[in-house]
Amino acid sequence: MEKEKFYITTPIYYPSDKLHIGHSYCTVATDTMARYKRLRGYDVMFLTGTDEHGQKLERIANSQGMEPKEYIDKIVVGIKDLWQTLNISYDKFIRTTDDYHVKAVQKIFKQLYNQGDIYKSSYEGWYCTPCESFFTEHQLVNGKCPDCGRDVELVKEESYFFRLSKYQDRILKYMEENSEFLQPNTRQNEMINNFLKPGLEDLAVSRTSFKWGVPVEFDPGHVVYVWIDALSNYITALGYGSEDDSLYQKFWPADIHVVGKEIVRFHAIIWPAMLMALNLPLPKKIFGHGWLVINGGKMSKSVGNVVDPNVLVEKYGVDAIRYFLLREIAFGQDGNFNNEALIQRINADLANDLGNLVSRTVGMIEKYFGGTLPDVRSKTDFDADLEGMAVATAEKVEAAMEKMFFSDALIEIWNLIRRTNKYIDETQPWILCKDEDKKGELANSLYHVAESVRIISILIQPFIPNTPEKIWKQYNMDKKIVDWEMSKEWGLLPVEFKVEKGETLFPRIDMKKELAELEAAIKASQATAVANQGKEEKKEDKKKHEEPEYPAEITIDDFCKVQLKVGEVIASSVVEGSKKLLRNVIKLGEEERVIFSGIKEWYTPEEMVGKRVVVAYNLKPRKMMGEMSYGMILCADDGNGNLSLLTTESKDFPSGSGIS
RNA sequence: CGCGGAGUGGAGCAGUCCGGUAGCUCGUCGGGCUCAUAACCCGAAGGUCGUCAGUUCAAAUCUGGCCUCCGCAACCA
Repeated sequence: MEKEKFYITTPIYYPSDKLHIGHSYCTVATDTMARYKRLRGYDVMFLTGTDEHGQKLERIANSQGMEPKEYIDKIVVGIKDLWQTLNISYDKFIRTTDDYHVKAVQKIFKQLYNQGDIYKSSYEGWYCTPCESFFTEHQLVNGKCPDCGRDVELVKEESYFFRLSKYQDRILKYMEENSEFLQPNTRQNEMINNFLKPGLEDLAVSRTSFKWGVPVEFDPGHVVYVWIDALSNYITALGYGSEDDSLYQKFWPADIHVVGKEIVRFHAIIWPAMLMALNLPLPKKIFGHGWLVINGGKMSKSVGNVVDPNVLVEKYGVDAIRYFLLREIAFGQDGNFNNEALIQRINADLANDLGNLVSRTVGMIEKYFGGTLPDVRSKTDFDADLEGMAVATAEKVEAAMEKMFFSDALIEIWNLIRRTNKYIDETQPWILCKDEDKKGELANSLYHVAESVRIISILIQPFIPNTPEKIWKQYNMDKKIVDWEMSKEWGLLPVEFKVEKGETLFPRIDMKKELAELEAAIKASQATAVANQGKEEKKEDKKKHEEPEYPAEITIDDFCKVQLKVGEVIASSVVEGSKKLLRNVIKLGEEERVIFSGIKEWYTPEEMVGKRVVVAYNLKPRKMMGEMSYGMILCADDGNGNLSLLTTESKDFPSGSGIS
């Protein structure tokens, strides 16, 4: 019997810069689905790639004195490396600069033109000459260029237009009749209410203002603008419009396009319209996922909170990162990304629950039976419950996966993991082992745990693909008993099997230590971001390979170069004309110094007096508000600009005391 | 009234479509256990489900008003 096919895609990413954790999130989720479907026996095609045209790339490359392709090639190498690091099992990687894609796009464009779905016209827009960019009235900020703030002028640009309006009724009807087409459902309402019902405008699909794109064959001044170029990747990657379109015949229509919520509109409206015009079937489902937000705010380069997945993987391992992304955030909604939650998940779920379960089980089998269970078994009262739950988990996982609820799927698996830990407590092997008559129960208990671990190891494969292998190795499990379907059957582990202690699956992480390191790293990258603002682009590429994310480690000697002392505030006053500063007189032993500090917002001068604060003693004096400041008062900084003084707890320590 | 998302025990979330005992993880407190990665297991405390009104025998869930927070220029999934 021929295998059923499954075609799933990520968006093609824009390689203007390194990809961050948000792209990784989307791709990991898609990968998990692809892996899951493969395990379920589907013939899977998993496509990802890069969208490599457009003015922006042209400009970035030029600013670095490179040809666009030359610049992009380097970025793409980094992207492919990242996918390898994250264990992304894509079957095909399309670049819109690939030959076959360019040809197919030209063909599509021409066909649409010939049949009248594309026509030539012109549009008016506001043009910013220095930026060489068009903006709509709406995009302008106070009537000025949103990029540079300069004046703009009204100009006409010749362009080809796609008759999007022609298809709006059909799309609307399609969406209303196929409530599963766009997920989650709220997005569907958004599309209908915001775009389809008010009416669609025809879409400009070519540009004359830049050259870096697919040329319109029959009109040399024009290049194909993003829509037709980028969206059609989903079919050109399969060979649509080429001599060999067998993959297209086999895999189209796509089963799922996974996209970010910001590009849902393109995929749910423009793409279907294009397909309708080409008389091709529509994708079965579009899933618009949410964003990763950092501590409640958007990830942003200027804030310096862009999270680099490479750093995280290096620190904690791929599976830990994959697990966190899939478990912590309900797919489809925005979710919070922060270091504390990440470490929390790693420790609680991976190290304590799963890792420890695997290791304690192996440990006991080795300790009590030298690594192999004897062929004597007697049942316990707790067996049936565990067995029942274990073989029922796969179905629950399957139900969640059908809805792309990765988080729910993992919850189900972890319920089984916890149940298994509980079973150990219930059967108490460490007591059974003391009684020779209970050997049968003991062996039975450990077999149950191991068998449950086998089932767990099968179910976690799509999510954290490296870990199952490690478990199988420790339990010497044959590949023949770890098929997906085998997770629904109890007792497949051979009566006598051998275990061998292996590496610790997920080492526990020291939260405090780790957070401190990460904070430091973030600070460093913020500093870099600020320092580089304006002219950072050139350096970016070199830096990538030098891993500048963490400050160099320092020795204790380096640390001692900073002399810290306890100082007592003996006087404090506001500084005329300054928003932030307080002028403090600090007593440091025999010495008194004037030190300015930007804490007016949080402390009054009255509050300051009498406090014993931490002073950076040997800091180079600096002029502030017309007077020299000799040192710095240390404060805690929550990252949102709030400050809190560091003070000594004990009043017995005299001012001038050293700090180490 | 630009668009959209969110407001549920200390934290993060689920539940809201299809009204009917408010659930999970972490944290806290108490207990158990000792095979294990200071782990695991059990128990407890803690919530007027943003707010006001309405529908209903019954509302976190449905309807309407209001309040607060977050996204919607650049990086950008």
